[in-house]
Amino acid sequence: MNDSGAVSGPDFRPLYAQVRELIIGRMLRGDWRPGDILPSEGRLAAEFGVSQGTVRKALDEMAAQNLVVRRQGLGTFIARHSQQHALFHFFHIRDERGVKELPTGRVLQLRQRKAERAEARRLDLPPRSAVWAMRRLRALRGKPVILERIALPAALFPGLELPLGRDLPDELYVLYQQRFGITVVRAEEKLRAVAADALDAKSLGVAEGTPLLEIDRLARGLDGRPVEWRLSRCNSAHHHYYSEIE
Amino acid sequence: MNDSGAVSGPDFRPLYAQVRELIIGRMLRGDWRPGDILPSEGRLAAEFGVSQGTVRKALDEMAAQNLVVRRQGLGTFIARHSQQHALFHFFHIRDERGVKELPTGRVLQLRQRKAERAEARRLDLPPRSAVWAMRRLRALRGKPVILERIALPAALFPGLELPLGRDLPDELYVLYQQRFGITVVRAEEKLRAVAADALDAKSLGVAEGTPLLEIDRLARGLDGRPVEWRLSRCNSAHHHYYSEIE
DNA sequence: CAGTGGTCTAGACCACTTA
DNA sequence: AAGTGGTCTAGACCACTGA
Repeated sequence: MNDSGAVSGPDFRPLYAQVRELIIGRMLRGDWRPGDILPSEGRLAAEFGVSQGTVRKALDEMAAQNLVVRRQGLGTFIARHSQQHALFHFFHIRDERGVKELPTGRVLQLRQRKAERAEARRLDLPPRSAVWAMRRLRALRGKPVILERIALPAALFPGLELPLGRDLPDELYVLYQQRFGITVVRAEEKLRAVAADALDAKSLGVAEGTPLLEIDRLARGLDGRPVEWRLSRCNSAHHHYYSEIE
Repeated sequence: MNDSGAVSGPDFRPLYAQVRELIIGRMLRGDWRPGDILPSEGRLAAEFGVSQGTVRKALDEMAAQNLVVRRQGLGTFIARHSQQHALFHFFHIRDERGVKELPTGRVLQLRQRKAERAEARRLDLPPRSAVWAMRRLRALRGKPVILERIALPAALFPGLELPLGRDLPDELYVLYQQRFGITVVRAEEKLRAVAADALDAKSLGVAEGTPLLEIDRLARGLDGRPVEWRLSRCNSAHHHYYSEIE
């Protein structure tokens, strides 16, 4: 592997891409867990039999994807979803002035049942697999703004329990990671405008028919497999969804 | 500049960041225009008095931001908004199956007038500066789906003319670049759900009060200054806004 | 102080493109 | 064949961190 020509061998992927996969493989196996410090670049290079520059390129890429965090003078760490980070990254609702507020979440319902057809399809599960179905109401400045319907593959979240009916400054993704070892690394969202139905209206305190912003999010784990399907309906009267294009 | 210690001098920015700025400066001055090929890494390195690796790091960053396009065996080029690229990058509306369709645009109105207060504020212009005000209707598969209100600083678009009333597969950003040398490099979007007003309803062929997806976009040029403010109202009955979070 | 990542350099071979 | 970016290596000095 020291000879750069070896890259043209049976495996055509660049060395740094292979290094990256080796590291992710260890994360998936649980050898390295969120918050752990990695061996230094030099040690990793020696272990994998490549140069330090190659390890560096792999780690730089992973840092750009928020998989690891690098700190000069300290080391490289497996990224951990903090309240702050998860919020910054996955919560895109802001108020009129563009300020992000800390949302609270109140779980209204949580039960295990067989997946509906749409749920099985979106989560890439066999028909009628077991799923957790959750309903949650999120508030900003104490006012209910978002009603969420969440579906989770039950197999990934054994024994899931959550306190019902209390407003908590919870980020579910922190919980997924800490209690079940599942790290959400990316998500796809589809946004629509819809009219509030009776349940939306009651939960959010608006009139039936009020335009709401619907966010359909599929979240994926380290291995790219679906981890959560979340359908949110937001009262966008005093908030909006913020997105940057670069 | 050859001595790496020089970086600790009066200018604390890394060399590759300085190289990046030198290159962007030349793009802003018009020395290098969209589509132009840059000198090779080696030549740039010699010219700037740094190593090839440092130029490479600067160019790699710029490629990641779509400012340049690198092609192995060919060279590095100043990025050009093609119809395809602008669409892929800045048009986020998709149909129910997640497929992106080619939209057409019909300019309903285009005139120059004094900026309204909100326009001046968003575009960072002095009050009552001259702006172009445009109204445009965009269709997908021949059906009107998006009504846009667009404001442009008149100073940046002298003599702007557009054919009125015809459906054209136009990307305005391609036009901005080709006719006015203005390259849109990033944009900030705020999304809300709103009820269709009388004009929306008539233009989009929906009932008044129908929930519409409103997209408030501020586009910025190479130098980071606002270039366009666009307020779009979309019928999201058969389409959605797609966004990826990584 | 020793160890870490951050930056910079120099030089090698490779794959790809055009001519 | 010549020139380009893509990958990989080796080694240097820097700034930052914690003990």
